[in-house]
Amino acid sequence: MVTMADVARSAGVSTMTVSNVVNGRPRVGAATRERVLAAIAELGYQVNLAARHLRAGRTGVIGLAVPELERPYFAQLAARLADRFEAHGLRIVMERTGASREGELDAVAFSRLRMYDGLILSVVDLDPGELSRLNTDAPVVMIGERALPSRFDHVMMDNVEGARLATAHLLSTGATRVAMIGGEPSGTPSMPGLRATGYALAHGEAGVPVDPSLNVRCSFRLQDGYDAIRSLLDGGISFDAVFALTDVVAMGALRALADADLRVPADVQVIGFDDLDEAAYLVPSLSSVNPGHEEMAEEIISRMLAHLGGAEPTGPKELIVPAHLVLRGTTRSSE
Amino acid sequence: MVTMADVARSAGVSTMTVSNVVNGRPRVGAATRERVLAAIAELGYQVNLAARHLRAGRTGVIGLAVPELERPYFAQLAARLADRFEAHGLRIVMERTGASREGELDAVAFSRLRMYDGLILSVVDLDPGELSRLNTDAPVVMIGERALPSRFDHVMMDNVEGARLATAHLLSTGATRVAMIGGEPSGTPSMPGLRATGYALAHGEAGVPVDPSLNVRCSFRLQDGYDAIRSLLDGGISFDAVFALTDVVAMGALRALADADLRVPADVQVIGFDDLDEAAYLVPSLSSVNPGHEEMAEEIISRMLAHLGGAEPTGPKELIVPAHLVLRGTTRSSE
DNA sequence: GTGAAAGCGCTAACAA
DNA sequence: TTGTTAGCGCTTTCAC
Repeated sequence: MVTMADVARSAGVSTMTVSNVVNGRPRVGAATRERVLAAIAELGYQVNLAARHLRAGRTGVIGLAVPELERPYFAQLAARLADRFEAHGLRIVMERTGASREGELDAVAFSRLRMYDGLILSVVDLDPGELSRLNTDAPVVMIGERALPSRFDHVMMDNVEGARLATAHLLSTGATRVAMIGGEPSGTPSMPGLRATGYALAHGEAGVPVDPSLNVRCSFRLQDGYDAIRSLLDGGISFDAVFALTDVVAMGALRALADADLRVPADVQVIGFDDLDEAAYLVPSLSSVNPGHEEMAEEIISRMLAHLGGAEPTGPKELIVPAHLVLRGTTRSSE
Repeated sequence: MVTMADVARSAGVSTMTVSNVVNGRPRVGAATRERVLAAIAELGYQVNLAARHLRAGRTGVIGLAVPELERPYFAQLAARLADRFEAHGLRIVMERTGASREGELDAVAFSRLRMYDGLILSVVDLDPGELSRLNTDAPVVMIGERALPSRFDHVMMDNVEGARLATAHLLSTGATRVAMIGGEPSGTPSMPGLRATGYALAHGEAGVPVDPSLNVRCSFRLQDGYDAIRSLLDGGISFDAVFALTDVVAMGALRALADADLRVPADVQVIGFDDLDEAAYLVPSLSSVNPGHEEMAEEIISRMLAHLGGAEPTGPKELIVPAHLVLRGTTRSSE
């Protein structure tokens, strides 16, 4: 391993001068700089970030901890964040929590231990009590769906309103029995609970009673969406619209509907949540709730940058970004 | 920040004893261990990984550097790897290279600088010369499509054969004009070049001449696939099948075909490459080339573990995992 | 079974 | 403009 000391020896200067050159600090003579750079190139020297971190406490790396690496929503969020952070000289790295308490705690612990200047944490399973007990001084911006009182900044999507908009659209276009895929009992303090609340709200406004048998609880993979529709069909539960809690689940549902020779949107309307890139390209294209992708990214970045700059971010600690409906081919039009 | 010294002081022992407790080393008295653990809990101490790394050179973290975070192929690969590495007590973190030379070089540099015990690098743009000049002693396993002589282990998919199988199937089921989306001139040393080679090979075997106007060069996002089909249609170039270089591009193509009222597979067959999870759920479901996901993951893991264990992996440095066809609804059947 | 000393590679603060 | 000193928090080595 080539160290600064090796470079310094080879160039006939002190390690401090090498450090100054490497970090682009001003007060280095042009000739000295040349010699140092030559030595660096010759020896193939590379900074040891672990040492730099230990000493200087900075790494230029922001962690993004998400429930699962393969969920398109997070992959697409990561891409948006990466672009923006790069403009500020920061790299973003992604790791998974497994949507578990331990994984999420680990992520926060690691943000101090590890090489992150800051952490963006998608919280699914951690509860407020444990959060506040975490004594980390690292900048943390939480994202995700659930209101979670804590001392950390939190950028949220508007799950209730998004779900309400989606369900209301279905009910206003002739649907009377809207199946929900992936919901939990309304009121549960989690993403599925919040979206179920919006679903119930829309029913209340439309004067349509909520039928609990129309909710199929499940996880959020493609197969889960498929299985959910199958179980409704097999159970003889009739429905004329589907509110899928995520676009991925909606994709699974669309496949199951096709297999059952049900036409979308003529027989069954479908609407998802997340507005993934893929939604617009499905056949028929998937109506969905856009949770405010761009605004969320901007808010996350600006809060994180403020923390890194040593300032408290301006604006509320908890921010709910507005959601809006994107109507496409899987739903019928309003009039 | 709470350090080992703080814990040691509080427990009335030396830092060394704290270190021994934290790392589960054997020779610590039971009573001492209890006192130390109590102090750790009380103070909320957490190991500083930067310091540990600097001193011990291990982090328990494997880096996965991919061209773009939002490409489903890599997200799904990451998920497969994460599961397996976890069983060995290793975390995986994902970062992007931007598919650029600099980004890829950076990733390798960082693997030593940074907190990775090993790096899995998806190489797109880096050339062999630069690779061999990299003097890193960190374990690197390269993945990706392109044969790239170097001293690093390299697990590849069989691009040529996969593309040949896909194209051959189209030609054997009545297609005579197979459009290619995303190809480069056959022979170019890159993934698109290799897949184009397989495409040409199949044409040769079937005695069908390759028409260069059927290849639309493009990038690999959904919109690119859409635009490619549109440009063929607008250019009046007839085709009765599409070989899309990736499933994502195929999805874009399917949408464009639907917009043009072309039926799949009756008017136009479509086959993709990657066999993403989504492929089976599209309507119609997408035929694709499975590049050997499971076997690739196994090979990557076993090579990396061997490196970490200080051994040279057994087996060839360059391994090409066999690909196979997965026929679904966007292609016609053979007979 | 426990502790003292040394040092991993780097940089902040100051001295020359 | 350049160099010296000290030390970040931990673990290796070796003495007790």
